Amino acid sequence: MSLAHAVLTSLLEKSSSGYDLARRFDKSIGYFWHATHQQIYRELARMDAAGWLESFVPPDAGKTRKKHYRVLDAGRAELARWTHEPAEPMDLRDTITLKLRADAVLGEVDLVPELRRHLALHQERLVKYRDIEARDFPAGKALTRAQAIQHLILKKGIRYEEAELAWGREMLTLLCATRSPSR
Amino acid sequence: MSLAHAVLTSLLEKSSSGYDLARRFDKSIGYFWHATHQQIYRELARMDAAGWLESFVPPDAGKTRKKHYRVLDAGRAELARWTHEPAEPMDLRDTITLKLRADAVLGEVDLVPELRRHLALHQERLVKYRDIEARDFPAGKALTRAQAIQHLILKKGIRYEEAELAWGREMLTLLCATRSPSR
DNA sequence: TGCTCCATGTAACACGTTACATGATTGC
DNA sequence: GCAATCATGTAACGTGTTACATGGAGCA
Repeated sequence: MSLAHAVLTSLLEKSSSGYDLARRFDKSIGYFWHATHQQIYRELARMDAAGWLESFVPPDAGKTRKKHYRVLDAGRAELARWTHEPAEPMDLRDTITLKLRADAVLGEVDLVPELRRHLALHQERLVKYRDIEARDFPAGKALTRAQAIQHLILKKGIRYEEAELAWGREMLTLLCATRSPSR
Repeated sequence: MSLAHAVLTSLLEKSSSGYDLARRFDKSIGYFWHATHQQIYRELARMDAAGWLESFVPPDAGKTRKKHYRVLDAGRAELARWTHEPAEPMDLRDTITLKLRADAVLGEVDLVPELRRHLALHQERLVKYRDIEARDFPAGKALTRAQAIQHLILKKGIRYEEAELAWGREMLTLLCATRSPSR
């Protein structure tokens, strides 16, 4: 049960509606922790019932069904409690790596196009992360403790994408160099 | 649906029993793609029913219930088909990163012990990967195409663990430097 | 005798995904 | 008027997790 804690964290960073949360989980936050809008609505309903947060109709709602959520003390307490729970490091579950293992064992199945697609996607993400970094953490700016942590988290994402790109290019070189001549 | 393909790949690498598979998914392979024995038995039963693999009682079974699995042509075909299906790159879903975001937004909750635990676990994995590398890919050894791919996959794991350690140490330094004096 | 490991499974439940539904607002 | 976007949800299904069950083999 960690989606709840991801939602709590995200709401504490910026209290908002389920819809807005869902959109954030589909882009910026979503690169670190993905969730669909159905999961988020379900989780919000549960946490509302549990008294971890409260919902209210925001002043700018007009005639829409828009609901706004705010974390309550019980929610903060639960989040703090959870941070001290020991957790296992995640497994990678990387599809492209699994496909390459399949290629190795099946004999050449031509993963070059799929690998290129992945490189392009990682390149795209890297650009986005660097844009966020340039915007939120310009060089020389003094940072609070919280901002310093957030910057280091973003840097983790940047380095991860850089590593993926470097590794993917090496793998691409290997695949092309050992390509059977018939193709 | 990718656990099926992970199992197929693993069985092609070495055809074996459900139990042995489960143990492999709990250690070496498991670092890249984790699964419990219940998942594996369920998946094996499904694939058996689908005609992707066959089960038989191995000669060394004795009086045990041991079953051995071998991938059939239909299974190979399915695996090859799947490798060409476009797939999204995985999201990280990294618990320690989420906890650090929670720390940033809640104010200091003291994640130093949990972070140290993670560093120790990543260090342990790194040692294991390097041992496997030294054993299976000694320097200067000529490699087949399949072995070269497998080596590069292992290197990905090694670099990932190295990056996790380096990042974790930076974060630890930051947390300690900004620790409130009361603690 | 009792303990651990081998070996396979069932059942219940939690979590994630896909498809569908509803209705209001905004922009062309 | 129509399409896209805002905004929230239900339902069905598939995958992953946890708990429990069964029974043989090896060993102290």
